[in-house]
Amino acid sequence: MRDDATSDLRNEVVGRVTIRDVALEAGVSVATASKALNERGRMTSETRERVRTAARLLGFRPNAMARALVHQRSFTLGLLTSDTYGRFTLPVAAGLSAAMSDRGVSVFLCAIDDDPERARLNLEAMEDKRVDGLVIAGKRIDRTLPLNLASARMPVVHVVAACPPDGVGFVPDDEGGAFLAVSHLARLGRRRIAHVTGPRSFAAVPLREAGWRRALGEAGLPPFGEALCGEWSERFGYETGQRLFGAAAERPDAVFCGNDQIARGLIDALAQSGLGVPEDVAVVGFDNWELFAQAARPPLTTVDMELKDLGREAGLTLLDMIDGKPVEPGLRRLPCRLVVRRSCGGGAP
Amino acid sequence: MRDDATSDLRNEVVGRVTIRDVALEAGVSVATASKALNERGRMTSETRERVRTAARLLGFRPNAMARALVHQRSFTLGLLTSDTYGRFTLPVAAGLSAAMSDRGVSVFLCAIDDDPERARLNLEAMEDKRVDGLVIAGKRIDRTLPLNLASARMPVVHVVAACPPDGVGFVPDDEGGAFLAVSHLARLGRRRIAHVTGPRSFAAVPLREAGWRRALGEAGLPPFGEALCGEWSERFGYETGQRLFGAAAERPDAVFCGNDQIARGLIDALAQSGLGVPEDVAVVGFDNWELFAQAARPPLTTVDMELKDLGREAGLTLLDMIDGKPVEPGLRRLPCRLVVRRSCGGGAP
DNA sequence: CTGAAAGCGCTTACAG
DNA sequence: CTGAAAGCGCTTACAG
Repeated sequence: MRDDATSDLRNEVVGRVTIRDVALEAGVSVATASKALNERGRMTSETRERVRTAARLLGFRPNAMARALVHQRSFTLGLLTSDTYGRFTLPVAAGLSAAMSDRGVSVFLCAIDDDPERARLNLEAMEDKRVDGLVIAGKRIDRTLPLNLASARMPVVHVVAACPPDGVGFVPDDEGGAFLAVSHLARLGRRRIAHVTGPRSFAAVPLREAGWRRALGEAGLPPFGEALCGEWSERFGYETGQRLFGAAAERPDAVFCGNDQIARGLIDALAQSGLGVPEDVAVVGFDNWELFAQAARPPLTTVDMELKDLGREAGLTLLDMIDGKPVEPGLRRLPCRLVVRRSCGGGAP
Repeated sequence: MRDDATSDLRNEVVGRVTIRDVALEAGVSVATASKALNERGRMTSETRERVRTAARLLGFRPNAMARALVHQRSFTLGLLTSDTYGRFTLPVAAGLSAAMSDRGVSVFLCAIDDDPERARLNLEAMEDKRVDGLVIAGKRIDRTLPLNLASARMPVVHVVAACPPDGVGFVPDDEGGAFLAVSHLARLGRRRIAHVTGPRSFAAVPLREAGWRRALGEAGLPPFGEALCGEWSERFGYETGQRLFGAAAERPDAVFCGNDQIARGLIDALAQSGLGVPEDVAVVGFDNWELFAQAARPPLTTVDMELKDLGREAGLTLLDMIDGKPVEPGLRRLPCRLVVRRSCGGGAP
């Protein structure tokens, strides 16, 4: 029992050191301690040093909530996301979290599974916690979350989600990414470049198609047929591969796929048809979903949407808005990056 | 400019309603307003109702940081995770976040990429923000994060990560999950059940192997050779499949794979060898990583680690610890669930 | 240069 | 039943 009492006491004393303790230890007032620690106001460097030493000695860490109360700024953000599967959100969240923690701001994760009730609950929690701003992250550039932001009295940015006309949004440049991929294929000498992609109901689909067409146009090549739209699945890639290369008619010598799963399925179909990748057909994907792209045989050249960058940029812009800096409303389309692997030849690693 | 002034003013007035505003509106003191809103103390129901009405009218939301200051409790948790890829962490985080938000607690996401410096930074941020507790989430049950928790003056739980002997940890029951899978195969009449799995350096590997052996023992079956350890990759599954079924020697009639990627590769090898799944060989995976398991042909029976449950249970236990309830130290192995699909036959969906 | 006072928004004994 | 006062931990004018 003696032990218990002692450790309780110790917790009491050393557990939560306040600025009062520091002031006491340094023999100054709380006000002076505060100023010394925050490098404001003038004072003897001797006093300042004495306070610093006391703070270090006691392991003082200022209570962020108390500061927030006086500064009317919590250095805290809310991330509301509908993507529980996490394929898109996690890189966004990681990029955001890393960039923010470097600036002393922390981010609350709110997983709302497309559930309006949960969304409302979390939004209220964020308001109660007085976050300085909100980032709304989805998994499609053309869908809003089931969230009523109208009442939100704080800056908001959208990432990989639909964004109101007067809002600030960040999405990957799908058209540009597709252009990169297809230009690369053309540069490698491919002439009959097909496009196999997801459902047209996704806004990304016509955008990637447009990039495909523009790259072909600039290379002086005709599109190889129409874009073949289906599902975002390996199965659709596989079946389309069979159709595309099973027929005796003219075959593509390259396929730009709307995502990595389709590319993966298509490669499987090519293997079954005895066609070599990249010798006979070059294949490029979209997403750079590592475990798909790396596991493909051969490893897949694909477009990376740079989701971490998206998260970071969104966060930095949100910080600007919070600081009252002027920020243009509108959608930012951030550049994608082509990751060259072996599936398109050209001496790739 | 008039507009600007007006809206500024409005922001000032309506933007941040405080309990003072509510009290004023209701014609009572701040203390009474507080008690009315928190259902404490006795007072005329008329007064209470008046305060409530005022609060509703003004859209009052109490400032959680101010309350935290007086209650010495922030209703806030920190989630420190090293798994930026997110395959394991995101379900854990989603389960945690959902369970916590139902109880009014919010969770800070801290992505530390196995970077000790970033880890320290985030840990300090969590201390400064006075979170009530910490959940440490990794991607392997046998690895700690590069984190010095010794100085952390708050309750901590570990999820899918190594846990100090006196700590509280949550991991999936790998042995039990393997047992489920292999028992299922045995019940289906399979007699020669092999095990192809990842590197022995992962603690999960011997555990899953033990489950395989126990299930075989209970079914009165001998193990089919030794467990074949390699990598967690499709390629290893593919190559091992070729070796296992290429030889003319006795072949397994079922394979329990250490993860879904291995299973996927193995199924590909079987297809190439002209062997049918599940007719000739039943295959079971581990992870229930939807996009691998569903895309397999046929869809893969596999073990789900119930990571969301893990996140929820860890959070609830952490809440208990925060509330000072007695919590046994030690590792909890939470049950896995067998997800039956077509790859093992037996009339599965 | 240093400190007393007021205040950020809320709650909780304690008087009245 | 209701309110004045003190306090949670910090900061910021403002005096001295």
